[in-house]
This record gives sequence, structure tokens and C-alpha cells, in this order.
Amino acid sequence: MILRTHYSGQISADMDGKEVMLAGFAHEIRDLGGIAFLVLRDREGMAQITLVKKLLGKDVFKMARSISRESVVMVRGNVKAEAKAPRGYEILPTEIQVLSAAQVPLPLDPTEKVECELDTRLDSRFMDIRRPSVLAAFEIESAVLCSLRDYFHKKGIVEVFTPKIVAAATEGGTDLFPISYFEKEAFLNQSPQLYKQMLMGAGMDRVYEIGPIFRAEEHDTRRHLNEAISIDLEVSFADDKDVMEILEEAVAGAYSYVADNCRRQLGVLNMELEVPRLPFKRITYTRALELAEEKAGARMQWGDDLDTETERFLGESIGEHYFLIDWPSSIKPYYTLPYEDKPEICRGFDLMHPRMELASGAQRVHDYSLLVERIKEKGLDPDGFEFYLRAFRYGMPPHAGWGLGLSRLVMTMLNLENIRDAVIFPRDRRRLVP
RNA sequence: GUCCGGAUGGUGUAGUGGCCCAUCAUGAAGGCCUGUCGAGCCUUCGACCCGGGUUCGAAUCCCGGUCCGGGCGCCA
Repeated sequence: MILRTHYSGQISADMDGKEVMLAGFAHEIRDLGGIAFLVLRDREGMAQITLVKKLLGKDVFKMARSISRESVVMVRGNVKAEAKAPRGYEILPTEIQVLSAAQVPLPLDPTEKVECELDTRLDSRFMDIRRPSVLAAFEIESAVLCSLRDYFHKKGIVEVFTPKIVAAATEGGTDLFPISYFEKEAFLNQSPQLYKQMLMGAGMDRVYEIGPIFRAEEHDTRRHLNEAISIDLEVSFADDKDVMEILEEAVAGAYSYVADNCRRQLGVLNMELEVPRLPFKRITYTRALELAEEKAGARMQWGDDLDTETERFLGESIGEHYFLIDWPSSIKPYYTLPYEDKPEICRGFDLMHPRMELASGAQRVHDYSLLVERIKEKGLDPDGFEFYLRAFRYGMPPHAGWGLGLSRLVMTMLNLENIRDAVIFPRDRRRLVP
């Protein structure tokens, strides 16, 4: 029972005379007396249904013009090429069915004539997404995923899924959400990191995972959420330089895919996408500190993580994507491989957009003893990592990988103000519904 | 967590002690209108976050609370 033969975007003036069925929402009704225009909106755009009193008869005309905005309607009718109509065509209906009438008043204005606060929009997200510009961003996000999966597939990288329910907070650092798991305590996983490394020990050679991660941090910013989608990669017999190349190609490739395949959505968002040029600049952590000190008088100590101010200064002065490399070993996780000749710095890197960090990665420690040593140095207990460490005792290929935040990628690509604009149902410190 | 700002019809807003039984837009209800393009015109409807206080008088000032926004912090 598919109640449509076409989306609005599939109809054109050269289909003059053809019978079509459209289904969607009543976007607006403009009533001029003897003639009225019902604008039907679907995923692809709008179609004008022209209601002529004389042709429809009094009763049908009266019913049709009284349809409440945002009601779900099906229209059967004939395409008529008409220079006076938007997009050069209109539909002269033979049948109009209201499949579900919308109550009034609406919780927000889907025609985007009246502004709406983010909080109001999120409370009524189902209606917010009816707004074409909101929908466009999520369609583009889907295209980004399509591009990434296609790229990984071509590179012979295997898609995997690892558990989101885990036994212990073994990675240290970020806070985890505890959950009740039958008679045991469990947590929501903060990252697939340990699992994808174990899969290197399993000989899967190159894997990626796209899935949720959970962080119980009480941060409250426009770029953090407590549930996010992470794009994670791990490659055996590769080093940090190799996976940085994969990362920049994947990101630039996503831009280029969106530019080619999402023209309509970009048009709705009124933007032109500039595909970043490769290769991205590589800037060492030490050099970044020097730049910040020279030009902005920043007072960061070598060994501190970059504060927001420094990060923003670097972004503004570089003005495009860049990698921050050769970080102090002390501020990167235990699984990051230190340089052999200079162990105070390591083979960890961050991919930065001028506005924020998008990804971080590293060549990993694959030597069992070094890994145990590094875990102890970070003040963690190797016993808690036994499930992970076992995979390093029976032959572990050298490997490298990264994790990339999907919403941040989309947010920076589309210049969205808030990460919540890139997540359909965001979860933050306060919001658990819808 | 912390600092700063905010909360007015369904939605977005104006209003810093009396000019406010509250502005404008959008919307809704009704009416006129056969080519609208965010149609136009006429009539009507609909709101000061909660609790306490100051004052002759509070949307406006003060105190407490709740909620929201922005910055910073936190973010292996």
C-alpha cells in the first residue's frame, strides 16, 4: 500500500498530463476564494496542489481548504505544466485524503518563518525535523557515513561491532555510566579502543567500527554530549603516519562525496562546500605551543593539555584542518607508543578543525612488557586489564588507529552552531527525553 | 562544577516602577477574494516561570527556587 508514486522532487513540468500520487504533510494552504493552493511537503521538497472551486465542487473544496497545517495527506491528481506555478508545474487533484489530521496549535513552526530556540526544537524534535534545513543536515550525515563505509570497504577494512556493555572502567580517565547487569556491576563503554586492538591480535588486520560511545562527564558545552557516535579505525602493520593518511583521505573524501551527492540538501542549507585540500598540515605539539606563545602570549607549560583558548588561537591562525602530532607522552593514554629515541614525546596525534578537535589517534604500544609498564606509569592496575593484555602475549602485530567523532565532523562541515544540531536525539547532562 | 546572561500568548519577541486590563510578527477562529509564491485585507482569540518580600503601585526592584542559554573547567 504505497500511497505515493513520486516524491515531489521527482515531478517536473514535462510530465504534463500524467497521473501521480503524492503523500506528505500539508505545509501551508493559501486560500484565495475561488482558488486555493495546498503546498504538500515531503522529504524531497514541496509540490503545489491547486484547488479550483469550480472543478472540485463546493464540498470537496471546502474540506480541502480546511485541512490543518502539518496534517498528513495523500493527493492523487494530474501534473499540469503551468508557468505561473512554482517549479513550473502544479497538481490538479482528483482525490485528497487526510490520513492523519494535525492538532492546533503546532509546537513550533515547520515553515521556518518564525525562529525557534534549540530547547523548544529538541522537545518537539519530530516536528523540528520536518523543517527542511534540519532534515538536510541529517541526510548529509547519512551521506557522510555512506562515503566513509565505501572508502573503508575499498581499502579492505572490515566492519566490526564490539560490546557497549563492559565489565570495568579499565581505561581510566573519563567517567563511565554504571549500569546494573543481572547480579554484576557493568558500565557503558567509553570507546571501542581496547576491543579493536584485541582484534589486531586476532589477525583481522584492519577493522573499523561505527557505533555509540558513552561518557559520564558533566561537561556543558556546544561540542560535547554524553552519548556520541564514534568512527573508529585500527590497522595492523601500520604506524601513526599511515593511519593519518587514511584519516585525512576519509575526511576529505566525505566532503567531496557530500559536495557531489547532496546538492539539493546543500542548497536547502544555502551553502557551498569547500573540499579540504590534502595533505593536512602536520604541526608538532611543541611548535603549537611556541606559536601560541609568540603570537598570543599564551602561558601554557610544555606538558599541559592544550586549553580551549590555545586551541582556538591555533584554529584561527591555521584556518584549515591540521594534525597536531608528537604529543607529550604524559598526556596521552598508556596505549600510545612513545618515540624510542625520545620517550617524553609519543606517536599520538589529533585531527583538528579550526573550530575543534575532530579525531585522535596514535601508533599503539604492541609490546606486552612496555604496555604493562605504561599502564603502571599511569597509575592503573594491570590486573584489571587482563582480558586485554592476554591478546598481547601470543603475538600482536604493530598497529595504529584513530577515533573520529561523527557529529563533530558533520557539525564542522555544515558550520552548525551546536553539536545538538547534528544529533537527532541528543543526550546531554540534562536531557534524557525524547 | 563555576562565572555571566536570561525566562512575557502555541512559536519568536518589545517592554527597566504608574504611559501596560502588555508591543510586534507568526499562528488560530471567522469573513472577503480565481494565480498565490512567507498572498493581501477586515474582525476576533491567546502570555508576564514559581514562592516570598519592598512599594500607594511590580512584567519591571530585592531574596529564594526551578528551568534555559553562553564562556570557562572537565573531556583516556
